[in-house]
Order: sequence, then C-alpha cells, then structure tokens
Amino acid sequence: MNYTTSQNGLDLEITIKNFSLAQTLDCGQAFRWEKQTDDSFCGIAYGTTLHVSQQGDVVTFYNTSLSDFDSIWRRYFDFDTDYNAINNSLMFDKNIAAAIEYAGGIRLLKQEPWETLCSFIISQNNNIPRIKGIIARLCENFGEDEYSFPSAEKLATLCIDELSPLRSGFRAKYLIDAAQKVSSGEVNFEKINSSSLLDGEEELIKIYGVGKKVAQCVLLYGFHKLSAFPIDVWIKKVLATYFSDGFPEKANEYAGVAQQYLFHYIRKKELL
DNA sequence: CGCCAGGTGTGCA
DNA sequence: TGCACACATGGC
Repeated sequence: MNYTTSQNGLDLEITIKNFSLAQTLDCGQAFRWEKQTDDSFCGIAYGTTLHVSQQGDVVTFYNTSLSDFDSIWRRYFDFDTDYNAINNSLMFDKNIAAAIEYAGGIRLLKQEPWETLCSFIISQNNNIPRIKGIIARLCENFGEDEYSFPSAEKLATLCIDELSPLRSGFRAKYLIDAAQKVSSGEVNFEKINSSSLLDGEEELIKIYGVGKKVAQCVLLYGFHKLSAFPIDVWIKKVLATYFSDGFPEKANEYAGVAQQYLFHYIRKKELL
C-alpha cells in the first residue's frame, strides 16, 4: 500500500507521496477536468462528478463516498500501482531521469476505453482547449444524462450531419465510424483487453481515422497498457533530440509512462 | 489576420 | 516505402 485514506466529514483524504494532481489532470491525457485553482479540479469520469484538490501529500476528495472511491477513483487515478518502483526502473537513462525529476508525479489514468477512443480521435490536428470544447458538446448533446459520455450505441444511430453541433470538423465521420464498429463488435474491446500491443493496435486501426498514434493513446490511457508508446510531434522531437540511437529497450515495459513524462518535459522546455 | 494544433487518408513518385 | 497535401475549426 503506497497511500493511506481517512474520512473527514463527507470528504475523503488520501495521503500519498510523489503524486501530482495538477500534472496528472492537466497533462493532455484526459479532457473533462476543469482547473478551479492551481491544485483544485472538477471533472467527470465513469459517469460520476468529482471535486478534488491537493495540499502537499494530501489529496482531498470532496463529498465522496468510500464506495465511489473504491469502485472508481482509486482505480481511475491508479493509486494501487507503485510508481516509485516504476520510476526507479526508468532512472537508468539520464534523459528519462530528468523528465522524472520534472514530471514524475504524473499517474497514467485508467479511463474508459470508448471515451478515450473518441477523445483521441478528436485530438488529431487539434489543440487542447478546443478538444475539451468538442468533448463537452458531445456529452451535452448526446449523453444520457448530464454526466455521462454518450455510448457507442447512441452515436451509431446518428449521421455525420447530426454531429454538426460539435463543430468537430472532419473528425465527425471518424466518430461515426468508430461508434458503428465498436457497437457492432467489429472492434472488440474485450479482446483488446487481453491482446498484445500489436494486436490491439491492429484492432483499433480498423476504424477510419484511427492510425498508430491514436491507437497507442487508447491502449495507454484507455486500456492501461503501460508499454504502449504513442508517437506524436512532441515525442518525435524527444526521440530526435535525446534518443538518436533508439529508445532504450530496458524501458520497454513502462515505455508509456516514460513517454508521458518526456512529453510533459519537452513541452515545458519549449515554452522557456 | 495569419499560423498552428498530442494525425490520418489520399494521391502521387 | 516515402512524402507532400488537404482536412474543419477556432485558439492564440
């Protein structure tokens, strides 16, 4: 156990080391969290809203039941995985070590596969504020209630024109195709769960508009396959700058975790 | 107002 | 295989 919980009225407090709520929720892996203040966020996952904040090593889940924490948030934030051990296993490389130094408080969220698939279809050739806007409109227009992400079955009944309120541009046709293939079972999430990375990717790129990068994002953030390795423009820059001889094989098991740190790290450096 | 965005499909050599 | 180029929309 690398954290402890305690009840404080209606709130639940988690004490945990080397975790950063802000880095985790604001690093481009999830798009339904809104920053309230520097260390306080409101958001939705698995059809459930949450207000959460962090003060030092203490993370406060406001107005949350222990059952919601156990069934949703503990898993969503991946609190049961030992990131100290993972980070230690990645420290052998000095560039990854530098990225850990900067961004090692990030956790790889366990998001819903279908939501993750849609989110990263929408993310292509797009910027984060607009990605969030499109996803918010998707939920407002087609979710079953105000909290839920619309199901693949629901979206599969729609045509491209009916997605116009999203203003998602050329991506609308990709969302429809994804909904049809997922709801029909042509793309099988159960199968992907127990598949290798390569087979999972092969399954996902059956969808029109899903290529390697989006597929790897879905495997990493939606299926929690920590060896998945999405290569976007930023990671291309990382590979060219720090790993001209190739990404170290020793990091393969947790390549996706390293990728997330490196992504955050190089973007920060570019801003300076 | 232009440039650009956590890419992918398409049409060429 | 490799490489421009278009693609919708709007953030900055």
